[in-house]
Amino acid sequence: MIEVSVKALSRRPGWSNVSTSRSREGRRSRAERAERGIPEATVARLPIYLRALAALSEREVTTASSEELASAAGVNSAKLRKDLSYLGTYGTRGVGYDVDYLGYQIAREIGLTQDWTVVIVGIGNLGHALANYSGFVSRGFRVGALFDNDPVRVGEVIAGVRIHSLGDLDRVVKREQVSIGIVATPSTAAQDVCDRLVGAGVSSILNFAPVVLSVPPGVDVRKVDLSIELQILAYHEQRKAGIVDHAAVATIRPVGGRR
Amino acid sequence: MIEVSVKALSRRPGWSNVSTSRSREGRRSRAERAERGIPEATVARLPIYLRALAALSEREVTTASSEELASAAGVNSAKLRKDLSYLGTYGTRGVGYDVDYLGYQIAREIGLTQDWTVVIVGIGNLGHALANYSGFVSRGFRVGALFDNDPVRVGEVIAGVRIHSLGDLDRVVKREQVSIGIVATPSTAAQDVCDRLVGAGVSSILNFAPVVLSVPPGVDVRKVDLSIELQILAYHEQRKAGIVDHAAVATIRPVGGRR
DNA sequence: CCGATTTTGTTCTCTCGTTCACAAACTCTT
DNA sequence: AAGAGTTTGTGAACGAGAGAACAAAATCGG
Repeated sequence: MIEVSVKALSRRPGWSNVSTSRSREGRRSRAERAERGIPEATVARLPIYLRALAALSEREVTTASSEELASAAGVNSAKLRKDLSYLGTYGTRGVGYDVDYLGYQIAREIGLTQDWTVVIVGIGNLGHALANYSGFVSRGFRVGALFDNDPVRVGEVIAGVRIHSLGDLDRVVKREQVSIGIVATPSTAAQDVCDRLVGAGVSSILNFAPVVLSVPPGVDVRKVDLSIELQILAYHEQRKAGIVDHAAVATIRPVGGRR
Repeated sequence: MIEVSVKALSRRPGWSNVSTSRSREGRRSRAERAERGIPEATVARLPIYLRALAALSEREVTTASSEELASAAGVNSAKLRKDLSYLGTYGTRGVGYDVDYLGYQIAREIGLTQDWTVVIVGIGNLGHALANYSGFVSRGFRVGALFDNDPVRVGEVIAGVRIHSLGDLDRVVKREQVSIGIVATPSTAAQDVCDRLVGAGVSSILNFAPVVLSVPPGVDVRKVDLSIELQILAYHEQRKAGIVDHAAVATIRPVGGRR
């Protein structure tokens, strides 16, 4: 599916040219670009590029063009080149990008060259699945501790990590230098857990509970909501199906839906 | 946290005014707007509004202003009003929105007034969690069937739904009129599973596997990638921490990361 | 060393999304 | 009935992101 030019594969490019072109400096230095910050849309795509690069690296591909990379990542090549240009000039004109070098640069930009300790709060079905998810560990995220309300589960060990009681949260988070918290509790408990996490010093939260968390400024929250994703699909599915059923307006169903 | 005016609560607004203002018609009719389609960014927020409305309805709040709704949904009120204006004019100036009425209109627009049957493929930790997720059922999504590769698991029943073998996929999907498929397999199997789903007539896919799925035109894919969410948080966390460690560039780690 | 070829980095344009600000429409009070 | 007070719906300004297109920089073959 992904075509890699034979020329590129048969050659081991040095980086000297890249280095010189960097030392010559374009209009803005890499440091200056970083200061301005990378556009949010680009940040969201960098992990995808990283994954594509890792896949290529595993196949022992050493060089890839923007076209090849873009197709592997599912974006168009102009967008990919522009995204990468925010990080610096890591490609070589007429050649392409060195897979490992570019991969390292992206990893460093995202902050994956250091380790991050995360905690997961709420070890229900989802929390359990998250604790076992190998994708975290493989990207430099260490699960430092698990927390649950239920006294029966406290002490249990999942994927080598012990479940603590919520009362221990503050102490453990501070001891383990946790910076990212994952909330996988029922929605009723989510805000309280969030407050505890923030109180203990966590400044980034990944929220799986279907509620809007309010946090003080300086704290980042990202939300993953399975039900919302399905609803978005349903909207498009309905449009594909064609005509809207206007007659159905007569049968009103309460907002709460079925509980 | 959410203030609801006493005036609004003590009154039961009729919709006659809304109806008249709708029958008078603005520049574009509701049907014309729908034809043009609702902006993608707005579609993504409608389920959030719906959730906020459901919460208000449960507290027996009958009317809410754009300000109140917006704060419950975590957006600003101008954006909320503009979003709602794409659906039609369902509010009353000087009063606000009738909670149940607006809720129904949004639900209808998204397509939640009809039932959707989904199937989940890959019953590992995550698939198991998804099968048990009550958020689906409460919003009109019915889990029609589960599928897994592992012969040992076939026949097992989770949350009242039986696990089928992958060989049955085509038959069951066609029989149950499934329109949405959830892929929760390891990444190696994802594309194959996706192809089978599409082949059986599924035209919307929610993908949890960390790969870029390629699908024929007309098929929608949405991706939920836990690792990517964490990486985005890590980027911002790093920026908050302040200075980039330029010295660390010396110690190069391969792209593939730890496996 | 030179011209042909490849491919990046960047500029320009266009589209999409957000926010502001205010007229229009409604309620309430007197 | 009229004026004061609310709150919506939307036009207009602004900003961010996507894509096309191309000059600049590298390689390659002779």
